[in-house]
Amino acid sequence: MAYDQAQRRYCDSEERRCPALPTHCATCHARQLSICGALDQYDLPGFATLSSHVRFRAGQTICEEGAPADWVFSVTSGVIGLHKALPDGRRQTTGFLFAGDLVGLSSRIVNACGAEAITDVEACRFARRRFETYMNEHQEVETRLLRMTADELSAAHDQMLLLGRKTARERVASFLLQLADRAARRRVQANPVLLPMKRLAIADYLGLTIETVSRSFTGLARLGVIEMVSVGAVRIVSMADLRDVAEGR
Amino acid sequence: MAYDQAQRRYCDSEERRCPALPTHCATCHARQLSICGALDQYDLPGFATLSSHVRFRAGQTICEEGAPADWVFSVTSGVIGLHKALPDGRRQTTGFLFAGDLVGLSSRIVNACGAEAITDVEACRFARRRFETYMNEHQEVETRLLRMTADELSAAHDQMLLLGRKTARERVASFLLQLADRAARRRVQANPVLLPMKRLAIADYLGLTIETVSRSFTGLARLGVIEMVSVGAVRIVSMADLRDVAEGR
DNA sequence: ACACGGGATTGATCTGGATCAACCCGGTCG
DNA sequence: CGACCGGGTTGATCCAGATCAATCCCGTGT
Repeated sequence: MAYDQAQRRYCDSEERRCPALPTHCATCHARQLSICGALDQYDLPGFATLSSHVRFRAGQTICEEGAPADWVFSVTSGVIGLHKALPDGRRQTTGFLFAGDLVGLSSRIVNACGAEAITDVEACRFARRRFETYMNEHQEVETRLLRMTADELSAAHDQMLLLGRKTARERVASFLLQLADRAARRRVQANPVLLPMKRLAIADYLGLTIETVSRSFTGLARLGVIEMVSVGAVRIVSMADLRDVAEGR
Repeated sequence: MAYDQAQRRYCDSEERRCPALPTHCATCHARQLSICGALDQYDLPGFATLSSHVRFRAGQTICEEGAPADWVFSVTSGVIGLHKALPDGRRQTTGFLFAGDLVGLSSRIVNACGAEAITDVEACRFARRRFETYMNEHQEVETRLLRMTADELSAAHDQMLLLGRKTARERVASFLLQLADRAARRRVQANPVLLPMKRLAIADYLGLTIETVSRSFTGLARLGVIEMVSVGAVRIVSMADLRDVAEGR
């Protein structure tokens, strides 16, 4: 049995030889965060060939609510906002997606939500059909997808509590904690918390208006639990106090 | 090869002989609605032995938010309410579950939501560990579970739009449509819509108070889009008009 | 340097739904 | 039968956050 120096393991057949990764996968730092993390070096290249690498500019529409759900996207950098709207234009952002997150978890035939690039975005795009076929053949991917979907559902339940019962100040406090938490889990700067989205996007996410979001920030700052470093960065002075505010204690 | 008259198919080995179903499965009218619908008559008995049949009285707690997520329940009759709460007692109902629905989709280690019997309830209870093991061995069940979870997530997104942006009247109208829709899909009476839950449970679900729910019902009735048959039954006069109200048109 | 413009903040007022309170209605028990 | 009790409805008032309006702040282009 031949030992493959590059792969640091024994290869017993031609089939186990590991094909080259597409460059965007080889250098992708979102890989461990995403669904690809379920694949080993042998399965990953096959999976990678299903996808193409795409970019969006901040503000660009990625897909429209109600349109045929032809694609699944895996975010590799930047931030995407998902949203639903009413005919008269009222709009609710249902979630922000970061590197490692998937666009299209809640969609089946048509997109449950519209998606928009909040910052410049890079992503992998999969044809949904082929994505689903691959899943049927690779249960470990389906298992991972189920876990991600269940986590999203759990987060959605938290958000319902926020939208249904929390005050404006509690909402903003909770939002900052969410962002800090995500940043920590993705091992990037968590304090000061970076706010990549504009006030309008935050307001749409929290079921508030920009004015109320703004007032809540200054309110929290006056309370002394945060400090506004800039419009796009907030220092959390006391995590515990902020948590208390978020939970209405 | 022997043709089995009872099963209407050829049986080529002892192994394919179909063991007897537990009585509660044999007579279960939720079977096609639920995860069991993914199993054929040969796999179902094996799955069924994982579960025990349980009952709850209206008002009983089924599981507590934050407690270890040891069980998964599949509702076979009655209505269950899921909810999350804040320390000061504010409460948000995240969903109502009917026959065929699963309790525990969003939970991993601890319960994401508490669950409470809204009416008398019958359900199948599975040890989560064994449930997950079974899933790993039966991909068709996992696929079905993924689909159910994705649908729940989609419904959760709708509910975020409702909680974040709709007026009280729109919320109640949307709620009635949800119930009518569910009833129709479960092939039970959809008009008049039956309301198995009290006003408080509706209020907790819609992010309102009982008083506002009550006023919204009377408001919709005065508009002429519904008629209150009784406290627990609402006749939808015009589906289209009610839909317009729900969407703010 | 200056004008411009898009976003954020702050202030003044308004309002939908919460809160507080009274009353109603139907079922149950003494 | 009447008292009681747990919902549900209706009415009066209040207030958190929306709305409308002014100002600020800062990056950009001339």
